[in-house]
Amino acid sequence: MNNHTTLADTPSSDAPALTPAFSPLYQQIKGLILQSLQSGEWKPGESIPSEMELAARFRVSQGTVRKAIDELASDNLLVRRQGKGTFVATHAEQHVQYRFLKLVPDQGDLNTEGPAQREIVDCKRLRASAEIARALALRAGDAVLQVRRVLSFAGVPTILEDLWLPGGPFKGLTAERLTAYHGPMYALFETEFGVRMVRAEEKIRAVLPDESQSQLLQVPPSTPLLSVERIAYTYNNTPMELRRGFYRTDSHHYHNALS
Amino acid sequence: MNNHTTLADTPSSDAPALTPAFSPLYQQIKGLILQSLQSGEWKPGESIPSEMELAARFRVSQGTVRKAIDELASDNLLVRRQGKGTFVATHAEQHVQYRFLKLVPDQGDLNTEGPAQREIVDCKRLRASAEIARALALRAGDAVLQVRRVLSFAGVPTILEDLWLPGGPFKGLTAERLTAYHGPMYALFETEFGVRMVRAEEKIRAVLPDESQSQLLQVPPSTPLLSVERIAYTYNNTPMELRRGFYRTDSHHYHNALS
DNA sequence: CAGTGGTCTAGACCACACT
DNA sequence: GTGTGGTCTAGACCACTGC
Repeated sequence: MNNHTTLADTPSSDAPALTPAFSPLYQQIKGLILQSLQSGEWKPGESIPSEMELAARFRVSQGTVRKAIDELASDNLLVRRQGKGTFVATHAEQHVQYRFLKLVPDQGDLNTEGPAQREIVDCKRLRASAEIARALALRAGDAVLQVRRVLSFAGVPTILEDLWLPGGPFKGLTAERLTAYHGPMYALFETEFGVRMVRAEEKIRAVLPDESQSQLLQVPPSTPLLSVERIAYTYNNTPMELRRGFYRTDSHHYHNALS
Repeated sequence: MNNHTTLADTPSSDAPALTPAFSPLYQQIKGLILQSLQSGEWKPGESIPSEMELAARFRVSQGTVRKAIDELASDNLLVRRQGKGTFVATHAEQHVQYRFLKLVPDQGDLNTEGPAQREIVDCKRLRASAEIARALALRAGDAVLQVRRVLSFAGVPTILEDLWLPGGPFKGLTAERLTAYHGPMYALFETEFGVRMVRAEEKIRAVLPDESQSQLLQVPPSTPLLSVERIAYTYNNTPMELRRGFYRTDSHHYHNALS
């Protein structure tokens, strides 16, 4: 039962022996739970087995399962609810919608403004440029989906987004389905394509809009915009979306907490 | 020993009874440790007593102290080092310098570029405007220190910052001391004024520079800049600094990880 | 009431750093 | 070796949810 050293622990060989490769039990359990999440054994929004059940299944103590779940919860992959169970995190029906959108109104919050109006400007298939391919870990020339949309708050067009998705996982995505779906786009990706965005990285710059951008956002071409380039990842650090957002910041700002 | 309900637990009264005010033991321990940090019993960079010692001092088990320290570590107030001890976090001699600066070069990292060159452009005392006072939780007219400085990377002026500090805690801060000190500004605040910045919030916008800004950053007035307004807090959520940064993003970007 | 996650304890042992 | 944090266990009890 104290078998801390499962696989991957080669005590001595002619390997460089740089990484001792010691991995605590709870990390291994974490990996096993992750596999189950990835394989779809438990779907977004559903509850996973209780700590006791998992402890029995993996032949470890409840405390070890607990620590594994703790980490997955702090990674926002699971959500604990006392008295009810532990649930697979989802972008849908999450009390905090728009988990990855950090643009907020200067006064009030997103709820004050009511829901955003969304308009799909464009949605087409094309072949990945070298740049897009690199970002999505594809080969240049692979099929990708390109979407352009505008988000408006209180009737004011505020966000213009271009996004690129790998053609394979998102086969069948059309402008119609995007338009028909009400709710966060990442929720649609979950339910319709089984793609769960788990984390993302953003690179932010200040830019001036080109002609089409200034038209769609209804601002003069001299209006500086926030350029937000995001790469969103599923499990295994697999990039699944490249998104270039252009935010008007005349009555909104990008909010970030540092600690 | 099982006295979970210390103070603040009024089981029944004519109070609204909205918050049951149940606070687990480890939270109370966390509060006690926080008090010791705040009072300066353990100074930045020093080690705090071992878990066993703290457990004895507070009359709880090691596991309870452990959980309290865990939270303080994940809040970046403490740093654990296996085999050595637990240390009070500091902005100085931290392997990651510039903990709150999220501007990074498009290629490489801050180490590639070497250290930033710093120039204090201005440093003067004045009376707080209503706006500054509100941000720093002061009264309008209270004494504040205003500093303007420029950071250059590889000889290129990249960051222009205006910052405002409450006059009381920072009595004695001068341009000379700022210039003489080598290391992060927040490290100087720690060692010279006993002010430890613990967290911060930033509001980011895209703006065009005014004349003085474009001159100091050596860019044409039509160059969009990232405007980063930061309020930094010490313990108890006390704001201790308002900082308005203007970042050139032609060869750098603001990096943010979402999860 | 039973079932879930949440807290607390006590003890054993492991990995790491210093001496 | 000694002392530190890190892991793992087993068991008891508390708080919350829903039947």
